[in-house]
Amino acid sequence: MEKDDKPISMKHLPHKTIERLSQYRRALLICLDQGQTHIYSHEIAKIQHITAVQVRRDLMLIGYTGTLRKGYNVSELIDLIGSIIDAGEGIRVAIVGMGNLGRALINYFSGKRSRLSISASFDTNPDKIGRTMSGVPCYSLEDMNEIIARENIKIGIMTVPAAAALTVAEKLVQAGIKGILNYTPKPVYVPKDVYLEEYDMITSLEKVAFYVKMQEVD
Amino acid sequence: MEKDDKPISMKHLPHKTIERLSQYRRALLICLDQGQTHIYSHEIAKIQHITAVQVRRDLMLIGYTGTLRKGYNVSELIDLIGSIIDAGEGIRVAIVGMGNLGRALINYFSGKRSRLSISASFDTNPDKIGRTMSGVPCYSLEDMNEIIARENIKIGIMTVPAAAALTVAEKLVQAGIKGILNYTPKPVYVPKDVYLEEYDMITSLEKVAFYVKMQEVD
DNA sequence: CTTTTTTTGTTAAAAAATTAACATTGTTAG
DNA sequence: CTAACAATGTTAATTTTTTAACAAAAAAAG
Repeated sequence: MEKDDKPISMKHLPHKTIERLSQYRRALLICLDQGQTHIYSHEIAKIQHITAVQVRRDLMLIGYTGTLRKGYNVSELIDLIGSIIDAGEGIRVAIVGMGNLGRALINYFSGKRSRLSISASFDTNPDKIGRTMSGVPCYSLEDMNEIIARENIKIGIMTVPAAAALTVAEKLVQAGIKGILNYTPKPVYVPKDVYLEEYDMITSLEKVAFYVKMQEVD
Repeated sequence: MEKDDKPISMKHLPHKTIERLSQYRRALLICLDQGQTHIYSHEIAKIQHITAVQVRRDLMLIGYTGTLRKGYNVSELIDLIGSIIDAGEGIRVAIVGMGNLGRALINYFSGKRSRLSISASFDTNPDKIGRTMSGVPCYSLEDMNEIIARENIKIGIMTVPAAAALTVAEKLVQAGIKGILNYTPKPVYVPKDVYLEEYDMITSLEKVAFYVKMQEVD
């Protein structure tokens, strides 16, 4: 009758696999748009600059099984990945800091079909408060507790100046946020029931610079 | 006489160590500004959300040795990290795509003392070409080859729309760039003598969402 | 002066992530 | 019909990364 989809324990999926699943899905959505119905592991691999084995292994972990010699069914796989990494009714996100980076993120997301919706933004600049950017309303930091509760927002993206990082993180936690993505160059502290991800653009650039230098002295 | 600094083989430093060194330095620079002369491994660790052992191990790998019970000399360590991850006379960087993200990056960097300098930006929008943003001149994509050669630019940061990613990457490679940092959600291809680093904000956000969801079903 | 504490530096163990090896099986070619 | 091929799925090995364990030594306490 129904396919016996063995109950995958999402809890034990490697962190790196989670990241890749998100990326696979993005690539697959493009394929789907182009009318491609099936895809081979080595095709996915090439797009992501990884090996085909790794793709197959990741898919094995989520219990997806393709058809021999035809590859994976694009739309099925998209759905399965969604069932794993998406939350049931979607998750609402807020951006704190409507500077260039904040606006860049909103534009990135607007128009993307996704279970993640950016429902609010916050800033201290009175010129921005009360206005709407790409459909996202901007509120005062003062109103954070209220808005986050009202809109049932679970994740906060921090794109404020480094100097404000610590206090903003604290406010987000206080407001009841469950995950923070910190784009500030300043590491912040959160209680351990809040998931924290930090990304620092300068580090990435310095890393590229290092390997460029290495290549030269080779 | 001179300290016998054993020749560290930078080539074999773990990738993750390189990233952390960059972050240590940033934290250390702040300490230095605040007049702090020494720092313990566990202090660095706390800032970076890692363990003290890992800090000590990283420093061991670069051959730095602190003073027992006093910790590490902040400015010495900053210099040593610099001697490892910085290139001698600095490296010049270009940003392609002067949208919100491109401007965010320029602002991030302007005013930072660093051996990395953003020397040029490129865009297709005629309103932006010929102007200067935070001291960085904006050129037409057409002039890329010429400018990159003239300014001796080695690294390109891609902040263009996804649709332009592939062609921009190709142009950068053609122009002789040695490293690319791709902020586009679209993976690109480069020859293997060009170092490529890709970062995708949507993936990061989806990852946070996943772990937030997991925490709830716990 | 001796003991305890605290911190570094390093080796060893464990854990996480990637890659290799290979069995399996439709599909195609002869 | 049979052999060769090309793809998946999975176990095993390898590599990378993190963490633990502990010796050594300066400083502080008694």
